Amino acid sequence: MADNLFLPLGTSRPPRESEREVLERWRRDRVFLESLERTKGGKPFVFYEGPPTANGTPHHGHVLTRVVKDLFPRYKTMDGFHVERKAGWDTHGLPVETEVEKTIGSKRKQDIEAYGVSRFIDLCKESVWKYKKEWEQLTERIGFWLDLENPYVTYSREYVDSVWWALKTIWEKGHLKRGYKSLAWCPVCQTGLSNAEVGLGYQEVADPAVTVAFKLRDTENTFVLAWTTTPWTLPSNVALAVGPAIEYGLHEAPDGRRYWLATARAAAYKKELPGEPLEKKLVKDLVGLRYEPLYDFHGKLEKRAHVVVAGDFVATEDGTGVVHVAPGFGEDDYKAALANDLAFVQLVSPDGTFKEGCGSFSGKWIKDADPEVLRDLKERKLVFRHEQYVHDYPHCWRTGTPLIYYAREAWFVTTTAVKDQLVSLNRTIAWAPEHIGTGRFGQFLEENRDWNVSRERYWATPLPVWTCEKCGKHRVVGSRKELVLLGATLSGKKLASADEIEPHRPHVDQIVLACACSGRMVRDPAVIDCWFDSGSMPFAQWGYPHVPGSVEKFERNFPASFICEAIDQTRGWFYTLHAISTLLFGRVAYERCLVLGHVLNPLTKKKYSKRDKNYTPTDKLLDEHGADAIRWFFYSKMTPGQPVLWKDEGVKDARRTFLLKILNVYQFFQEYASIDRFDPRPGGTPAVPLPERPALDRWALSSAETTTRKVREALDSFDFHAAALALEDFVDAVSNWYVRRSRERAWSAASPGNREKWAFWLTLHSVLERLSLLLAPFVPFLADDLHRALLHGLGPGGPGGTESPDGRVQKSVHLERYPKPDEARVDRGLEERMDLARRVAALGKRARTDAKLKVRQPLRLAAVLLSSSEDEAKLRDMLAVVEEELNVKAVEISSSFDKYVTFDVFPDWKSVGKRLGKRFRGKEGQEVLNAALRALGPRVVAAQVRDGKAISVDPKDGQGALLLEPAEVLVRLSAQEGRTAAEEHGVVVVLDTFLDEGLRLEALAAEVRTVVQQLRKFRQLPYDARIRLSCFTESETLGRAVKERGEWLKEQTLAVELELARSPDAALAAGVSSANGDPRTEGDVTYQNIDLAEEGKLLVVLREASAE
RNA sequence: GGGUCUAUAGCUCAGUUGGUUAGAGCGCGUCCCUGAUAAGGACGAGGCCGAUGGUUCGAGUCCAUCUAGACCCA
Repeated sequence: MADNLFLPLGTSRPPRESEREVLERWRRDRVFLESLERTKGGKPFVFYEGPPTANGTPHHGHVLTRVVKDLFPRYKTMDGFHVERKAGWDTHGLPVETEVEKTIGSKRKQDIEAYGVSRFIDLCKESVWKYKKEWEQLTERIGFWLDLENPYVTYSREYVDSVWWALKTIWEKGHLKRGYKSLAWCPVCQTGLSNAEVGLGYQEVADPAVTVAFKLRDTENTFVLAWTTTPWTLPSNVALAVGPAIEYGLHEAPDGRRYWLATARAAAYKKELPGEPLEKKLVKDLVGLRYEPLYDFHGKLEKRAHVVVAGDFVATEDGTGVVHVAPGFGEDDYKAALANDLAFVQLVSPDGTFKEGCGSFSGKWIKDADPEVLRDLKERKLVFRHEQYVHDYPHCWRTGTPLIYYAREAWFVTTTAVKDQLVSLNRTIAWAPEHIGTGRFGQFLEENRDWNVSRERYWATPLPVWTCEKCGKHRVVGSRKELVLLGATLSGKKLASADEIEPHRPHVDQIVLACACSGRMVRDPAVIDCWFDSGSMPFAQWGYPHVPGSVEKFERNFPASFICEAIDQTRGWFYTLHAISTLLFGRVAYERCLVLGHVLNPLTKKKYSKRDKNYTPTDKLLDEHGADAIRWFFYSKMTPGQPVLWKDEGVKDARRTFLLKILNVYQFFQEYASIDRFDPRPGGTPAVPLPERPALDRWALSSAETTTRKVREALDSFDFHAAALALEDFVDAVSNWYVRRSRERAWSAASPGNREKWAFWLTLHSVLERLSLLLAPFVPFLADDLHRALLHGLGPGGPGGTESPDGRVQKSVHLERYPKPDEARVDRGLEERMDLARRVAALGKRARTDAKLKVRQPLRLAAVLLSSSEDEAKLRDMLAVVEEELNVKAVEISSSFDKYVTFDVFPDWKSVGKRLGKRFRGKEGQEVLNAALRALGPRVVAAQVRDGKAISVDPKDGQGALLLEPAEVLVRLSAQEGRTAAEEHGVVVVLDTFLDEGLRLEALAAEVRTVVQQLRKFRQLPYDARIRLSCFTESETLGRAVKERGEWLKEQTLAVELELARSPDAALAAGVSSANGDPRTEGDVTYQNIDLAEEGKLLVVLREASAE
């Protein structure tokens, strides 16, 4: 028989060490690859990895997403699915540029141009790999199995080709359009700023606030008042907007001029317009009125202009309730122009100066032009009021320049055209939590706007649009190869192969195509929104459709069965995947989306983010806690979609209360089962068939099956939290009930006939094996260790491995099959009975505490009173368990100890309410029936309920008596005042506290046993070492206890000899005379002289039996 | 300003289709156990279930409004 059938697993080793060993095993045995190999024939379960950018270090939040992303692929793999997990890197975009700009000291686009776009691009390309190692390390150490060897990289040529193909396809479907986009624009940098950047630069400034009078055309002497803080936009005005639900009044000024403004704003202009309005009008009467333009620099306009329109963005918080509309600048303005088919006028250049042809304003910086515009309008008596307006206004965070809102030409994907399809496809996606799909995401789709996919930047996928300088025709190119086929030239030289093309700026900017009109086609300098890249990954990760084999790969891996990211991706990746997939394929990109909340910093209660660099590096976190503890912390503490506070304490708890508990149970098994040379193999130690095992074992096995079912059900509905809670319950039951209740068996004699002992080891072994399998996707390191420790020592022919594909033990738990519940082993009734027994035991202990009777003192009787006969039947089978747990000689189910118990009876409103609720309204009404029932005498009613008789009650409310069915009455028992009974939810436990001499002696003997055990431990004896004992006491009672319980004591302490000596010296027999208090060892003798339970002193002397 | 979510014990969170006495873990206190022992167990204190109004015989649970927080968007 092998010595090490079961490998020891230390509980005190830092987890990073044991986890490193597991990682090494995985690497050595290529376990991940093998798990993929072995499931090749299985049904695919498609997972998409949302690509991170590796230009910043990962933080707590990335740990969370990686941990949850890993769980389901592992589970599905063990369930026989084939789960490819291709890593990906998001490499493009402004954040990358911004990081590089910091290193080269660039503050604006001109700086980049001066530095050299080509060099800049090279730096970007490098920068995205800056923290690749950190990300890969995190991925590996947290146990996230991901194919890092073959990742997709969004800047790769193949990837760009795919993105180009996508955009070209969208163009061919007519969904790529040119239009204007109003941006927060820095005239110095000549670039648009993201919202985040805008948020960085608010400053308080004083701007002119001017109320301008616009003269109506067809009415004498009548004006419309509009308010603006940007006078420089006035020359570009094309309309005035009024609000649809706003009332307007016509006021006459003292000078006889008449002005329209919102009645809600009239009070603000009391000074100039003191009187009541001459007339009031609603919007529909104003819309369509024409007015005279302030300026005519724009020349003749093709479209409508200088007309009153309606716009729902008009408010009456300030100004006049009329908004000056300049579509060349503001977002609302541009929308109003689109909606009303207005002309587009933009008399300012991107550098913030007036264009040529604007009279004296030409070439002027807009802010310098403000006073001149005002002076000019004032001279023409068109300024109604001029004030200073102090407000927070966004400034460029790099240059400090005030930002302007400025409409730029841009490319749009017209997602609004497929809105209905976006919405209806979304309804087929299974969201967790559900409300994201209908709420945050669904709402976003409902309010869908066209997607501006162009960016006037450098480091991103170049926009594959070439435009003819002569005829203005656009051509969208679908790949590098297509450029070659189209006869593209670079510096006048014809391109011969796609390999010559580096699909990034500035290289592609040099590529020229010939137009059919004989003109020269040059590339639109814009690049593509990097979100379009990541949203293209379902096909672009394979280089679809250009790379050979990519079509098959894509078709096999589309759509995703499952994706998972944090909630901020709702309008990011979740949206772009959905939009692109809908546009290209008319299908969803993912069937199920698990949305995680953010990890919040416990101090600030704000989410960790890359920008806030104050977080602990993830490798430090992993060193400190270990991956399993962090994983379990998230699974057990996080609800999907909800934020979770990171707590170091919480992670430590996860380790202590869950992982260490499991290891402790295993350690217990390992130590004692090894002593017994337990061997579960055929021909090993005696096997006990399941039906012959004690109820406790059958209960443990049944619970294992029930837990398996719960965990599977939870995982199948992607509810990792519920799965984790079920596992916590199970581990608690195994550790704090099953093992504890079985300890006596564990150290009973290991004789072949001791079937209870062998049944225990067999059961515990298989329960632990099952646990290792259930835990594998959750805490892959501990599960792997546990599985290995339990089974690998048994050799390939060993038992276990029941879940294995080939019936043999696998080299890693992750190559096993995920267990399916074996309903044949489930004994629902037994589980219910055990639940009840546990509750009764807890109550009995409470009664003991109240009576100050420690558990070591055996008692004669515990009586249990239950309020239902079903419960009585249940408990009847569990009396032995309760007896042992409570250390009582007998447990009696009784219904006749009235002196301990009082009854109370209630109508069961859950059933009665539906029938009689209307008759007994409100709390008072219910109380009427409660009182009437109680008045019959709780004891009588309880007896009737017990006998199944209906109860006649007269509530005396004038509506006569009524009958309550027994099922409609609840009987509640409570313990009467007293120290020996305890009650909870209708269960009462009463203890007989009378102690006869036998019971007292037993308790004393138990004390002696404890002393001996402590001595054994003090001497650090092996668990199975035999000893010889010698005792001396002057107490007659103690002496009797030792004598009468001698055999029991010897058995309990593994003593081959127990002598009650006549004198201390005789007991010691080594000449040691003074022995007091603490244990001591002298030579081969260990002894202690101790006060025992107020009975006097006892000297216990221990020698090793083998020492002779 | 709009949207989504959240609010239950000192802390972190459960709470099934509305039903009588709202639970767990941690922390705190008391005690037990002492061959899983640098573990383990029991008990206790601690709650107007964010506020107000409504629906209902009955609301932690459903509805409305409000307050506070998180996140997304403007």
